Amino acid sequence: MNFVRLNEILNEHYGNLHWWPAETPEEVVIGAILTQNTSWRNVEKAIENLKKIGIRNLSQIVNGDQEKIREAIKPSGFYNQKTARLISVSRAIQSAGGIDSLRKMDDASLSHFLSSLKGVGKETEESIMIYALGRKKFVVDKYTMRIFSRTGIIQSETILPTELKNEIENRMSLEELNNFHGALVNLGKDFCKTKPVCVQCPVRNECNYAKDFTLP
DNA sequence: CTCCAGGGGGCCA
DNA sequence: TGGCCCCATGGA
Repeated sequence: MNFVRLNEILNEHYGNLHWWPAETPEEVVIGAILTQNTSWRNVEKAIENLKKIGIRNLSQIVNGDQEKIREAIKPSGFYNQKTARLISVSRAIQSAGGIDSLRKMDDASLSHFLSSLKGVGKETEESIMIYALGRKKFVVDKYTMRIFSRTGIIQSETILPTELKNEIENRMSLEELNNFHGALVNLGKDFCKTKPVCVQCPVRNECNYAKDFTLP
């Protein structure tokens, strides 16, 4: 199994996803922070609550009432940390000239800027880069590592070789990268859970783990 | 009741 | 660097 074949199977099963459910690039930034180790269902509630108090972009977070924000995002969990992260990240982006200024940065500068922010780790950074700013990035999350490891694309569930990540980003178009990550998340939610549901998984016939799992 | 979710930071060896 | 703990709500 390799990533090209996995992508083919996912495309057949899920089609084109037009991924990251957000209305605006700034909402992607907000969602990327809120979804840290949190189910998207709970993030949706938090975003809805924010909208109810009139907050749907970064300047509204910077100028908003901190206590109201804290209450609004409670459903997404870790709300004390996330309130602080939302505000400091939003403030930093505004100080840098807003999201339109980020758009003008080259990939290296943008990556350097984002990764310097507290509360923005590798996955959050990459999510913002591709889904808010259209950069060719392969977002690596827990599902990616689990699926790559179980299918046999990588050996260790904690190490994704830099060479492989570069190859994926070089070989796939922006649209393909966008869709690939979305499909991986969906596969992770639907089948490749902590407790996997291999019997109906679209990858089962070519997955090392499913073979082991279903053998008598 | 237990387990887990589209992580990240701090700390320590 | 790599492992461990903490953060917290809500669904299965």
